[in-house]
Amino acid sequence: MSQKPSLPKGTRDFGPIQMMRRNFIFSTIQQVFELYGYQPIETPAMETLDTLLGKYGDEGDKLIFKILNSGDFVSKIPTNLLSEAITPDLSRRITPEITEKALRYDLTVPFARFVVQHRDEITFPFKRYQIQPVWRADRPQKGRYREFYQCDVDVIGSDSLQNETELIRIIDRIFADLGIRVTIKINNRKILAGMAELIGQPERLTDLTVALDKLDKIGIEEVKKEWLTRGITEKAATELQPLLTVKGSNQEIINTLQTNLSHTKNGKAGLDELNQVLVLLANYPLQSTVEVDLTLARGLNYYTGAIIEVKSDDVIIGSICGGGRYDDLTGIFGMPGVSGVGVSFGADRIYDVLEHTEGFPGFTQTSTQVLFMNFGDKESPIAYQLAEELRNSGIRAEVYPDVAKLKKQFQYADQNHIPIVVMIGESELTEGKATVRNMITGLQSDSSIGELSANIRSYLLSL
RNA sequence: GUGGAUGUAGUUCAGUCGGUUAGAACGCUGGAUUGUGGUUCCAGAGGUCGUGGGUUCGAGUCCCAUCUUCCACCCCA
Repeated sequence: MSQKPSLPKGTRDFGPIQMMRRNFIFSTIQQVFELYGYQPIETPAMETLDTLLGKYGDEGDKLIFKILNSGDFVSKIPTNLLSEAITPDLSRRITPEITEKALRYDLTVPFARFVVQHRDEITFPFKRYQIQPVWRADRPQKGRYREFYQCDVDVIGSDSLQNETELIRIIDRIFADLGIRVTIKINNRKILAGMAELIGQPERLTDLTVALDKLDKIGIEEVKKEWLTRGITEKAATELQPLLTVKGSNQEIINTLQTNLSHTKNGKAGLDELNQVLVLLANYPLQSTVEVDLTLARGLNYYTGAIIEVKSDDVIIGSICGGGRYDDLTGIFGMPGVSGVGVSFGADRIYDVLEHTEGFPGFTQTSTQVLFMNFGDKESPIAYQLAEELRNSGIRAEVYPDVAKLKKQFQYADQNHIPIVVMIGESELTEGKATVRNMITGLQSDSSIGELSANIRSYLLSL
């Protein structure tokens, strides 16, 4: 081994234990999705660059992994570009010439593309789920990877606020099933638009929200400073401050906003929507806390209504689930007027949370239950035959593949937590019996070969 | 993308002021036990000190570059 192999930055291998744990997360999420009537789809790992560019803002575009064209792509670069001196933005300008595909950045935009392309095969409202990896050229950190799985649920083609309510119930049920305590934060983009309207700067909505999103982190004074640099007047900032620092119950926050914002068109609409979701939600007992959080802005610029984000109560990590309503996502692909709402679960961060809280169940039951020792060519055929017999009755069994020292075979059983070992050696063979060892207690007993299968079955039930 | 830390055996980590043969624990392999694991005892293997350059009589140790991981920004699942 002259050179140690390595992995690209921000990517990981998953061993057997990690995969059992990951599959536990995926199957829990998938089961709840299907319980609410969502249907699975998949899309390719790569999309054309045109599909992805411009959907996530300038910052997002930089984080898209682009795929180099095949063949002699350099010869296709226009000569006037090639002859230019190397300037800082040369690579940016030749990018469109050398790449036309990219790895998907999220599942929502490919879904929008899917809907537009398959509109004549889809019955609306369309409820789908999608569990696949996405890639971002971000700098890795804790809970931040360059390849990670998203688990998306969306319903597209329905304006009803019942969908928002249903998604929050799905979130609550999934985290209850996973045993994770969470707070579900909700807001509405229209309320934020109403604030921009209130201060007479509706065109500054993005500047308003980008800084506002950091409120709990940097405090109101720093937010106001950033607003100033982003072109929001000092007067406006002072006017907004009391609205954003309201403390109290969800209802108290909404009441305060109602007195201040209900005369703005967007503000009133947003408050009505938020209020109705909360009213609908009151019909169901929820395990999680649902909290109105006006600072919830989320960078993705396609949200138009509800904004949802989920945080772990026990582990400090970025959000583990997020989403919202986007009124016209398919519009950019030439299919206007279709409203969608959805959320995305971050499986890798959920894994990190469960690891911290030691919330994973034990997975010993998924491993082998019975191991047959291998004594040699004369003795092993009966072991293989009996193992197959056990498998036919649903018991996970295996035969040690090599004629190794018993010590080594026992170590294998021990390290793989196999609870029962069956030995059929020369002496057992002549007597027509098998020695059965309980690896937990160390006790051994004999069984006739004919009754072995039945004995092991009842034995396993007693463990 | 910006700034800061980090890297020594399979793993977690020692390694003094730059000095001769780089250590420990756990793990691994073999033996004590030729048909018995998890406990115990004994022995052994395993290192281009992330990589590449430089300073020096001499570099794991100092300098530069690069990569990895981690942290803070930016942004986000």
